[in-house]
Amino acid sequence: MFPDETDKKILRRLQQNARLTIKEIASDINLSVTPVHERIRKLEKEGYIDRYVGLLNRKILGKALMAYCHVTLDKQQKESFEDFNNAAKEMEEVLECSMVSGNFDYMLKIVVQDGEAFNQFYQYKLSVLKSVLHISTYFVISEIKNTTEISI
Amino acid sequence: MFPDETDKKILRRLQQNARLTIKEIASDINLSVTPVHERIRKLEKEGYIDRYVGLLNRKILGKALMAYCHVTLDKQQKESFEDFNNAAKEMEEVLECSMVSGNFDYMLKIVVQDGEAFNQFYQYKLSVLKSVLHISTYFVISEIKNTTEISI
DNA sequence: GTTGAAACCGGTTGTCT
DNA sequence: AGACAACCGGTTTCAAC
Repeated sequence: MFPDETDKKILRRLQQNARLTIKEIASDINLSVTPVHERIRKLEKEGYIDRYVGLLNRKILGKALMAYCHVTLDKQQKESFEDFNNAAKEMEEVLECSMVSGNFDYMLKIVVQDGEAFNQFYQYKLSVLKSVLHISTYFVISEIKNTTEISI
Repeated sequence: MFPDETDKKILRRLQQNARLTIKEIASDINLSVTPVHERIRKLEKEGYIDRYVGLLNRKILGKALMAYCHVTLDKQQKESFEDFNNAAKEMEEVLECSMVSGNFDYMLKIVVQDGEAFNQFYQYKLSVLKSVLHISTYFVISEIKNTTEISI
């Protein structure tokens, strides 16, 4: 089966730290560089590794406010969904947008500079979308955990 | 001011793709490798770049179910918060955990294999925490957008 | 901030087991 | 599939401008 346990060990390390050298990973898992190199290439090619990114410190870069928004659309129809999906993808303030089950339609994660910036986003970008009926906002007071690591 | 516009250009590229070579970034922004190298070192040292990670494709790795949970604690006291924070940090299923303002206390993002795995997590790990009074769950039906890029 | 050079090291490939 | 060795290219540091 692919990926096997060795592949998983490699994936676990790369999702913690994308700057590990093949050498380091190889010695970690008691292999030489060649098979580790081949496995990583294959894992990338097959799409197990999506991409490598740098994670920035949003707070010292002046993006101190994070919030979650629940969005309800005016009607549950294909056109409304498509409109909203396209709009969400385009908005730089929206880091995550998911359609969810329950008593509202979308869960959004928003990152902006401060309350004033949120207000601008809310009033002039989000609430003006014609497919949007209702929005509830939950401001993040304290970020306890934020990881991209999935357990494999 | 630090970071200046050149630093920001570098940060924008690195948060899109951590595997860009210094050469590529340098030619992108019309600089030679030396200053770009120095700037990246400084940005890392000063904490503007938190870390570099590989992002995995959770779906083909068998982690198909994502959900958001609203958690309300039994009482808004320091001890309950600390208990819950520590527990959340330890749970591999919890990718994000934030204390929020509003009519519940925490917003959690959960990633697991499937409904059965969620049930196990919910029944035996989350709901059993003694500080937890109430949980509402919203299953992700469709992931429209999920990025780690902040706009700078 | 630029250029150029040099040392070093990791990535990459081919060959052998 | 993994080990070994050789080559290539990027990183890192330095000097001089």
